[in-house]
Amino acid sequence: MNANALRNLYPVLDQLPAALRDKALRQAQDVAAPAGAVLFDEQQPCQGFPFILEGGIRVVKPAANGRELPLYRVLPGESCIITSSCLLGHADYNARGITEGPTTLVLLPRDVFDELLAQPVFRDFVFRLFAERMADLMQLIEEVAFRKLDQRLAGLLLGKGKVLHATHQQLADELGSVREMVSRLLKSFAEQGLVRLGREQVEILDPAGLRRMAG
Amino acid sequence: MNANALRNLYPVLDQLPAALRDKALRQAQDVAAPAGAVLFDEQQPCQGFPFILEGGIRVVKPAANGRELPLYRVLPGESCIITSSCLLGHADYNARGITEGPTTLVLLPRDVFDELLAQPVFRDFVFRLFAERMADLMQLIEEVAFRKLDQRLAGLLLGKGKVLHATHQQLADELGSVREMVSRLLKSFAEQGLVRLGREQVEILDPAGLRRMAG
DNA sequence: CCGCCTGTGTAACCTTGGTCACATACACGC
DNA sequence: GCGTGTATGTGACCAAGGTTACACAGGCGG
Repeated sequence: MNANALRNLYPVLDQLPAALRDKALRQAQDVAAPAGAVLFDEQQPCQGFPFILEGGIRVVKPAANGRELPLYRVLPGESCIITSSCLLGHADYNARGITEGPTTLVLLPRDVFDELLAQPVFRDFVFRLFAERMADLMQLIEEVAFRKLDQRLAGLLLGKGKVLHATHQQLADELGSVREMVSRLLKSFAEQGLVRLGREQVEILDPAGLRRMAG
Repeated sequence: MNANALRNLYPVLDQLPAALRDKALRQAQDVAAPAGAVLFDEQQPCQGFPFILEGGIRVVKPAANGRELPLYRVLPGESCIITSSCLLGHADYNARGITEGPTTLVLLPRDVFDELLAQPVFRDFVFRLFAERMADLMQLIEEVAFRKLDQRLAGLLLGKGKVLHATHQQLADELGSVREMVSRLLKSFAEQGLVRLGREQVEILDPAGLRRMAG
């Protein structure tokens, strides 16, 4: 059942010594959560390492005023850098993790995670994803610190296909901004001929122009 | 000479198998740089893993307009998370590293670094510091995304002793802001009785008040 | 004493982005 | 067709912070 899906999504598990892998899977815990569930939050201790089977986790940094800045997403087959960091450093979470749809995952307790880390192949798996996410975070820092909203929005629109189905509110959430700003900017994009707007839809007319605007 | 200082600052080296450690040290490269030297920069490939002996590295994210946002510092005995990340992920640098004073370091080539990583004790050393820095970066994201400048300045002034010797320009650089803003805010702090100002000097009068302002 | 450099004070102005308060507009069930 | 909710358009206003352009003060070498 789950074990097959798990090993398909995380082939690294098959490269572990069978005894160790089986032990780990025996101690792991199946978790199912509906959309929008808060899996972890700031100041909480870290329970274990998640292998995502279905759905995904949106990791955000909550602001005092209730807004949230998206940090990254964890999809099936990936790993959560903040969880890794907390497990490695024995520290509490410093962000919030929310399921993005009905989500199932296998939670590896921390001591088993530590044990698996002794295996070079598992270590490499964790670190590779760690390094990738780190690059994402650097990118994010650059964005929030230096980029203007129009540049960030242009970047967001790119690389999602020619037509994009989302409400302005959803786009604003991705940027940690508000609906009105996105509406305004999209309108100006449309006036520049970069996009064509429709209800819950943005059609990319001039990818090159958007890329130029994104900088 | 260097070897002794190195092993004092990085006791983890003494916990490695002697043969491996000696091999690593043989292949490592001594580097001395004056203050303000750019040790690495965005888009550059990562040469190796630095052990800092003296001085330090200020790691910053450069903006298009020439300003720089400080990410963190690397002092003797510590490690550079971005370098680790780049080495682990075989990616290029995405930040800039600048010496903060006359700096000497020992640079471990990447293949030797990979080899050392196989040792649990070295791995733990890297990861522990990795996790710490990660928390710093999360803190930084929170600051630049959500905190107002007065809160950030108040936070910066705290925990540096009762009197602080720095120019407004230096404080502004720490915040990734500009001198005028710092002057303005410090003036308002002084009017509120939180600090007393002098040339190249800020005296903390009301730490509790500053802490409250920092939020 | 003079000139000069560095650090600081300060006012006017601008851009960005967020807030508020609406007005439409469109879909969908009835 | 008719309400009703959701999505969008829009303008006025505001706060934060950056930019420009100075004035001024103090120290220091000549």
